[in-house]
Amino acid sequence: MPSPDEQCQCRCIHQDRITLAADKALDTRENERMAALFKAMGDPNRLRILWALNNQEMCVCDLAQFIGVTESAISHQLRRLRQLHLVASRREGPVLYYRLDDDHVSELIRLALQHLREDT
Amino acid sequence: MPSPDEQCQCRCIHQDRITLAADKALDTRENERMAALFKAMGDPNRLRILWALNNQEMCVCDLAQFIGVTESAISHQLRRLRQLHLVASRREGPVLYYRLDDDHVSELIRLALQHLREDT
DNA sequence: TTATCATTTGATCATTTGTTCAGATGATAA
DNA sequence: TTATCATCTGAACAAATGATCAAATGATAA
Repeated sequence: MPSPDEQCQCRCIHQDRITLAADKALDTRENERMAALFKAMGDPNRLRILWALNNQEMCVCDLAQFIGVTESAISHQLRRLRQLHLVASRREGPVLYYRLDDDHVSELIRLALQHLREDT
Repeated sequence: MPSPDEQCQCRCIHQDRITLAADKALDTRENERMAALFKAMGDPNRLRILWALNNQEMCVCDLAQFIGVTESAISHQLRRLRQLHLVASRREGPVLYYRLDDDHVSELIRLALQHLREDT
């Protein structure tokens, strides 16, 4: 029996639920990778890029003109999206054509749109 | 025929693609709401919360203990998730029990996990 | 080689973000 | 009423973010 000094100071109510949550939790690494994925899609300009690439391949110049920011900004964003396997590129001479990397991206966008349009 | 001074200064290559992208683009409002949705899921701690609530209802105290931050921090995060209809709450006396608001959330997480585990 | 175009890189900076703290609010029971 | 617990709110601040600029890289053609 723990003395009063050693007792947990927290006010938490349901120790069993906390334990269950901890048991079923994603491991830190996977949790952070998933957060990075969602965060990458959570910027208005990056989302515009992904939405546009869902229809057609586009190069950095095109995207810069479309979004209304510098080509440098687009390049920075594309690097991030590439590292997360959200987009892939194909070179044709000096031009890099970007496209979505796989179907998950458009699926995620489709689901999110459903969520937005259904409630409220 | 425009004089050299009046010509477009941009280096963009495919005006047709830029036009198509602009035509099919989401309107600003919807684009920003979707970005806000993904951004909300793009923080490691908020994602832990959502993942935990996918299994069971939990109150603010529980989540604070589980995540390892103050109850205030959890409350701030839950407010944001509530505003986006990602979580909903149920009062039982002084305690608020939080749960996922609808199935889209767990679907989004499931898809993201698939993406992470498939490539690389 | 040189010149040009498309893209990338690194530095910089204003803005945004997530947390904590202190105090307020709201419900319950004595 | 008063006391207590669970939650919320707003201010403050360090850390992360997204954009721009300037310069570097890489491919192509003269």
